Amino acid sequence: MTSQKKAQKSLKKRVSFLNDIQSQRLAFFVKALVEWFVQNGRDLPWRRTRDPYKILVSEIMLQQTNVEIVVPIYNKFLQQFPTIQRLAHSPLKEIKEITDQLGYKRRGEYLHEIAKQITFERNGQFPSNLDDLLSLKGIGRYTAGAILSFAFEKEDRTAAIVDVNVERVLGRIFGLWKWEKNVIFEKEIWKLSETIISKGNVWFINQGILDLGAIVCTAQKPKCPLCPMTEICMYYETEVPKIAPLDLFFPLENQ
DNA sequence: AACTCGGGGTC
DNA sequence: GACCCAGAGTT
Repeated sequence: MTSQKKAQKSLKKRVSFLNDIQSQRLAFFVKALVEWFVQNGRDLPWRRTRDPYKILVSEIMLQQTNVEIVVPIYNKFLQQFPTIQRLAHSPLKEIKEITDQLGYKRRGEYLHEIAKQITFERNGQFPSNLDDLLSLKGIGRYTAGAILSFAFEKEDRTAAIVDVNVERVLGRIFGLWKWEKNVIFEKEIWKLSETIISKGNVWFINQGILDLGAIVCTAQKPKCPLCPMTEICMYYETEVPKIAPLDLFFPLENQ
């Protein structure tokens, strides 16, 4: 067995052990997160709607793009294309004129294509399950989960999301930050995200993690003194930036 | 698993 | 200049 494989197996074993003993930490996290979000969450335009079309537009635009940059373009876009039918009937050139400003210029085409498919092939019925959403180009696992949890929560279409914020926030707090960013790490973060949303209000939890990652638990110079999670956070406890062996956090099993 | 897409911000 | 950003598609 290669040393890398060995390390991965060891990681997986310890992570499952970690999951077993973290229920209290998890309960605290959910409660503190929602309380923090209600007080400190940003007032963003796409948080004042549950219209799946508008959520779709926001999530496509937000891919790899800063919130502050998206806001004015999102507003302009919806002013010009207020409904998915209007978008479907508009020329691609007009759409790209707005969306190309954000970079990743395929996104205008994706939005147009999705609008046409939903309008003409699905009779205007917006897809509300994971597989149908994933079948649309430009929508991956994160965006599908975001649309479900932000637009269809009332229909009980809950879904986990994992983006770079979720990876960083959950990874740090629950002690998965940071080993190699490998497949197992990704899988464990998805599992954690699934577990967490099962503990409460999905809309608030998912929005809350995104804001905590953007405002407090930032990639560089996290503002730990402002964080509601310090008493359960592995990253804060150790005060070791970024890399620390897991053995520092947890005793091994049966030892 | 690695590569590509991208403009705009921060430090 | 280097790094980062509500990722996804292609090879």
